[in-house]
Amino acid sequence: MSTAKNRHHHGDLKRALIQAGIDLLEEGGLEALTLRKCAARAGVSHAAPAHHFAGLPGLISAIAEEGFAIFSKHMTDAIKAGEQTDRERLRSICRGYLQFGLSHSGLLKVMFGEHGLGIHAPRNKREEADAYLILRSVCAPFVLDGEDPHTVEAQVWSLIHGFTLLYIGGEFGCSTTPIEDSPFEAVMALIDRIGTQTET
Amino acid sequence: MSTAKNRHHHGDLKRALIQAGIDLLEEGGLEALTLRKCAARAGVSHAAPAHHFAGLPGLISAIAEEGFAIFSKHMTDAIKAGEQTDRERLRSICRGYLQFGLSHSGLLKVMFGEHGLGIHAPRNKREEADAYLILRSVCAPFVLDGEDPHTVEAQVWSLIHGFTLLYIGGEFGCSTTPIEDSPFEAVMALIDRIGTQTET
DNA sequence: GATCAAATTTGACACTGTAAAGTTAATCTT
DNA sequence: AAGATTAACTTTACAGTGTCAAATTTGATC
Repeated sequence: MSTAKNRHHHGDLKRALIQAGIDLLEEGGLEALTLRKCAARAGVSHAAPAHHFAGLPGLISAIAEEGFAIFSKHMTDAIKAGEQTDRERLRSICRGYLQFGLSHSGLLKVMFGEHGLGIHAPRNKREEADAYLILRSVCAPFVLDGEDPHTVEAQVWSLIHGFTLLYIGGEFGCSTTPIEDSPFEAVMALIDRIGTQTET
Repeated sequence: MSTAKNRHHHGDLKRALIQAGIDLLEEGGLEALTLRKCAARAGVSHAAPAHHFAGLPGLISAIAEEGFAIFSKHMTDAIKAGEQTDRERLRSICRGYLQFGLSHSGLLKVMFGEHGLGIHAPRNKREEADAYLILRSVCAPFVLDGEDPHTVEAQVWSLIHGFTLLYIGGEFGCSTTPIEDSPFEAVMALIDRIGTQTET
């Protein structure tokens, strides 16, 4: 009696298909992601995936969900690294966001894409590592008195999400050497002003 | 002797194909955009587009280029509306950015997508209406002494681009009634702090 | 009017998603 | 334990897609 859920031929086909899909996605982008190729990589016939996902959109949704899990782990690690002040944690999460985008650009696009469900889709397991809750907790210390928490979240999220996508897309002069670049530092400088009093 | 470049059967097939592509894109998203459907809508055979574009990616690039032209006009109109202060112009361009995204979401995704070429691709005609130059000119008044102009541009662009994509994706509670909503106002409040002195 | 080149069509091929029917293997029932 | 049942997977088939090579049409040129 193994830990795998499926009993027949393949040990855990569903997971194997998701992993094959992620590999194809990161190797050749969304266009290379194909049900038949995933099936071939998993060693099953081309129609097998239909029994585990609702077509290609269904597989993409599952990949996106797995992507959010990886993303959440990435964020959690970025925050846990050493003792940090609230401000440092906010900076760390932004750096982690960009780094995730750089190393998993295909995954990030799928997560927020057409069939990606978005960040608020209910993930069955480990609610405490939910990506949105991480963002929320890191932003919380910078919510001013009487201010809506969503305000800070929207500011931080929009800034780092927009910068990451534009940076990945090469809009800031395609992938200049270090991350510590002027446009990123500009964004971080603005992040640093969030949660401070506006000058009169 | 007409103004059309093409001499044979169709008056201006290239433009007709691009327009058909934009229609398909906004009707059914990127998945509905197909060379054969574009050809059918333009009333030509399925292989005709190959003589005007480098395959589907080529058509998408052309659509993206047309999208940037529409985008630039949208921005220009937003700025020209009435006499505005520099600060009002900055707010207007951000509102225009979001409004364009709301009414042309498919086009916006293609413009910054895989085959979209991005905002810096050389557009042959009307350089003065280039989208990036518009952003640059609106941001210019808020560049502090000795500061890199790219700083302000990166801040403004990242903020409004990220917010627009997240808003379109329904991440802020899918399309709440008016644009003057709390998350958008939060972003605008941060925009209003750009170009002001940081408190000591 | 014959020639020529560009624009478009026709036909074909490989690849894709998808559905229906068939096959295998593990579980259940009695 | 033997047959029935069901889940996992395969096989087969079909419509739609991009793409290529070869006709074919069309407008212009000489």
